Amino acid sequence: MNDPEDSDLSKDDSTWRQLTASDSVFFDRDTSSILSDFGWNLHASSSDHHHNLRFDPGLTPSPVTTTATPEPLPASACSSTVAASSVVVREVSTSNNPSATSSSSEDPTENSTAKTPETPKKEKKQVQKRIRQQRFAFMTKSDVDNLEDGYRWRKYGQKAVKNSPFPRSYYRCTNSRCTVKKRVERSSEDPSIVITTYEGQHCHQTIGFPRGGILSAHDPHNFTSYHHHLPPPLPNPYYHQDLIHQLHRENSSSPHLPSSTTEDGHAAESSINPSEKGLLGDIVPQTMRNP
DNA sequence: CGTTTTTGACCCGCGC
DNA sequence: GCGCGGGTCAAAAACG
Repeated sequence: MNDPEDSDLSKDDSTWRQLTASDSVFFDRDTSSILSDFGWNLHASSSDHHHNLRFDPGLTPSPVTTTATPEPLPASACSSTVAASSVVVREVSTSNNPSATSSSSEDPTENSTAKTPETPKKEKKQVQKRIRQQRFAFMTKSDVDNLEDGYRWRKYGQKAVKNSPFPRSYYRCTNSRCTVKKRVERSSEDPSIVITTYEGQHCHQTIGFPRGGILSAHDPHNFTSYHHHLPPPLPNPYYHQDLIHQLHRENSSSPHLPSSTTEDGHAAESSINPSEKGLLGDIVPQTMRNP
């Protein structure tokens, strides 16, 4: 009920599943792979943002994972601010198009779907149905609708959502080769919560710093963490995997998450050997650092 | 001037 | 078959 997504996802109740802590057993594997798969670089502009991760399982009995992940984006955020509990759900395959092979198939689809006055309906029919790619949603408590995630997005639509006073915005990755889309909407239940849904996988790396420094540059903490967690030369997946693992370790080892971390994001760090979990610790997975 | 946002119209899937 | 709601397109406006 209090779940803002319910309004939107409720209709997909069968596809969206709220994860529970009991499922955390999946965490190590799935969450990491989820993020890996997406190469997510999610990032909230504030360290005290709470993320509630979810996935649109669609067709898969998605593994459920519970984790603390205030900031999916910068590994730092995760390693240093493990406080908010989040839930992750993952959608594995495309839904209505069994033959859908990969993200690449979406482009043509969309193009063909585009209205072409000359295109006979027949042709349109031939076009495969809308392909739904992997979806990954998370809730963030934030004033800012558009959370910085390291990628550049172009807004291509906005729609009023039923049962919600807030409109839903549709974004597409500005990389012409990238078919990733995302939807952003505010929770009707709690306007302070932003629900972001990603669809598809990035076929490129992050752009590094967003132009204009959307990332609250006024906040030294954020700035630093963002800076050093964005893995410019690294494929996001790895870095996320690492951060997820870290999270899991912390999460599982201590039932009650370091409540002291959410606010300043320092506490967690203090518990980590700086020499071990320094910059590299946040960005590069241990395994990668050991040749 | 190139890029992004806005916004109304259109398309499509789904439930009734 | 029809209506509803979600998702996308594309022209125009706004922005840097």
